[in-house]
Amino acid sequence: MSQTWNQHVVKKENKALVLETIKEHYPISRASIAQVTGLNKGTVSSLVSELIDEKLIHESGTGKSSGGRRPVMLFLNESAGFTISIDLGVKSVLGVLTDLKGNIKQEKRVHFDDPSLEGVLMILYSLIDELHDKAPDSEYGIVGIGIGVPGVVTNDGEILLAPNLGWKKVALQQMLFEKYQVPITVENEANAGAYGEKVFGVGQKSNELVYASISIGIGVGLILDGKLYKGLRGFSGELGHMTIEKDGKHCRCGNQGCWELYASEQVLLDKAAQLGLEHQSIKELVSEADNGNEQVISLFEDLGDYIGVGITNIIHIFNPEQVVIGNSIIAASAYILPAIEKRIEKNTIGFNKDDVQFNAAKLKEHSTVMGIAAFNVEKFFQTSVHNIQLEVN
Amino acid sequence: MSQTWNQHVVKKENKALVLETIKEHYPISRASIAQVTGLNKGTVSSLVSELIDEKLIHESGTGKSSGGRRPVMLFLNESAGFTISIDLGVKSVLGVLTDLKGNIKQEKRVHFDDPSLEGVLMILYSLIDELHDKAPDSEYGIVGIGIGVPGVVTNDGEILLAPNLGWKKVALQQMLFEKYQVPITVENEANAGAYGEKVFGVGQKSNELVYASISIGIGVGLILDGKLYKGLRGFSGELGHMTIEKDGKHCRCGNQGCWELYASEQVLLDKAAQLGLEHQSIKELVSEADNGNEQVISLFEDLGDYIGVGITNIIHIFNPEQVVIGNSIIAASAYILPAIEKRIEKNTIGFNKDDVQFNAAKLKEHSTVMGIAAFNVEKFFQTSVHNIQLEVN
DNA sequence: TAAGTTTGTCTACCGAATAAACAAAGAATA
DNA sequence: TATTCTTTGTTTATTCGGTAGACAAACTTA
Repeated sequence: MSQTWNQHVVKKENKALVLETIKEHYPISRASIAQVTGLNKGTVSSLVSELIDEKLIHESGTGKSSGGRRPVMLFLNESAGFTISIDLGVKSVLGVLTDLKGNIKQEKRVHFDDPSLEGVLMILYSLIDELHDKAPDSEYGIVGIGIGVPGVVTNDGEILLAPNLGWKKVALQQMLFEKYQVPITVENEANAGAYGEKVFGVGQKSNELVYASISIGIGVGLILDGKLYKGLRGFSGELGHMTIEKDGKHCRCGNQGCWELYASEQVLLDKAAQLGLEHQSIKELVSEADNGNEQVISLFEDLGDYIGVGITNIIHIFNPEQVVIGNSIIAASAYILPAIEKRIEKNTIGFNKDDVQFNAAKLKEHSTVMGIAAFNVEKFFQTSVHNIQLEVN
Repeated sequence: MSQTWNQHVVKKENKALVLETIKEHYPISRASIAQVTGLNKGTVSSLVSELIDEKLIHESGTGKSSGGRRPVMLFLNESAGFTISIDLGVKSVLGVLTDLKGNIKQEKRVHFDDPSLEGVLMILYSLIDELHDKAPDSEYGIVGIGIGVPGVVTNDGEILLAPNLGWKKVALQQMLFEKYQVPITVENEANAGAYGEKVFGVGQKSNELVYASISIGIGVGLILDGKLYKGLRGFSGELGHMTIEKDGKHCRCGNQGCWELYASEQVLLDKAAQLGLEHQSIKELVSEADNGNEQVISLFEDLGDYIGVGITNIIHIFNPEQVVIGNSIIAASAYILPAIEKRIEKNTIGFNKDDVQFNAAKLKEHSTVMGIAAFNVEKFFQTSVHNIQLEVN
């Protein structure tokens, strides 16, 4: 059943609206907030004074007059709290400390060879502790810890399977909450990446955005109607296991002809090895291509073509405003993007093609970690406004 | 910018909530509504009396006592208005007159051979007029006219392309509004079918439902988060043109290896013709299979297998709660469903497979028309409550 | 210096939800 | 049958948040 509405809800929503307006437009005066939101000046004044009491915003100096009294400018108090946001990869962990605006205050990457749960947990804990210690003193302290994970994550933050780490059934969210007692987010890395590009990256103006994270495998994050879409249990976006060759190669997932068997970094590395370029990273292969190695350039083009087949499907399925490619593959953007675009141009239905933008991730290796930061910040502001509501009662 | 909240909005939302509760649970007393919604008894009484004044609901007799005063039962006034809802097919039009609960009061199917715009418009107009004339007298009269169309429809109800009718750029919504001056809905038939199954059919309990309309071509309607998902411009769900064979057959859409080139009714009919069974309808082929024609049974199984490939993709992409197969193909359910299920069972990833239900459309050839009826009714109740809100001001 | 403008606060008022009192109508029990 | 208890639905007083408009403060412009 839908919720009931009363004046408390009205106040909560309006307060969230004022806070949101300040977040988006600061520095901004009370008068401007009233104009932008449509709320009465008095209402804005009263809500603003509560937000100031709660240290979520602050006044700072006056703005320019436009023919009358000079406005008092309001600012988001972006240092009222900090988030610890982590991108757990297959070979390294990237951790950042951000403020409430998403500014990175500290950043650290730790490489590892042994992906065993015990070892990685040790690294995670010490990374979190280190970022925790480096956080400046603040009103609300660490407001959330979040991790993007290369695997299947349930809606309650349990990792069901992370194939490239060899993990199964790890209740990471619960473990972290018991240890740190702050709100925890555990999310699939592609979902987080999609949200990162939506909030901080190339998709800030798009409400319909599909983010394809292409690395060893392929995962896809869906922003539909401005929100992350997760499906019934959180397992949406398994487009890496979308069949693009009906009786194609057998995948370890049980399906045949999966997209990621033709269009992932792994394929590229395998094919390069066949050319005698063994144990090369994608960056080294890009150097090869830069040096004019036609065979490698051709590998990139083939890969781009296969990626384009999947992207074409995505455009047909979702009619998105934007398709974004992210993760390690973008190191080779210069070679694969033209091939992808060629395939899209040739194969996509005109109606769907006309409005879609195709881009590489703006945040590059920070897409996931910034998405996690966005989740953390969003959760904080939501519960923050909500709790104040409860105190009032 | 998000909307501002005040007491008028609160009242509107609560009134909608009360109406919705009556719609779902009638006959129901004021006291029960208060309990179900959490609203105060007095609030419910006041909102109910307004709804009675507006003839949207009515009292009718008393219910059983549970140890005290007998409750006055409230009913949705389902005859306060009627909808004209139409499914425009490639060879026939199905039109129904429904009340506000979705009960079919009149039904008529008109077959046609010439799909030219002029001819079909004539049929449409006379069908609408006939249903209009048969509508009983009521408070609100015809509250909406809607049409499901086998083609690409924009968010403003313009048909950009209906390949199997040979139509291009038909501003049908505008034309109908100018002629009838009531709210008009024009929607893709698969989208409408999805909504029909969601509201009246097999998907009433599912908020994440994918409906595959399989006929001459394939279209897909997406119910995500309980709502119809249409993408940026309304062109989502073109899964008929999802590549499942990378270098497969060329499609007239410009893409290659499209799902509908392997899994549609058209394919079945073509293959049957190669077996010497020319000019047979799908129902005749089912009879052949019933009579033990092994070749035809095998055709159905092959078709089911190909459909299953696409359904597997759908389950991986969306993690839906339910996948529903509809349109003319379900005449052959007995033969294709087992083959589809076999493919799903074999190829779908366990996490995604575990919770998904796979069904044939419950409403059969009425999925689309009932979806259109649901759109019509929903629009009426929305604008109804909203207008009353304006009058109060 | 005076008039006009913009900002932000304050006050009176309004409207909607709520709690509680109350009346109506029935059930249960002695 | 009379009394008490229950449930339903209405009415009344209260609370709370938003709004309009008055007002003072602070600035610009002429």
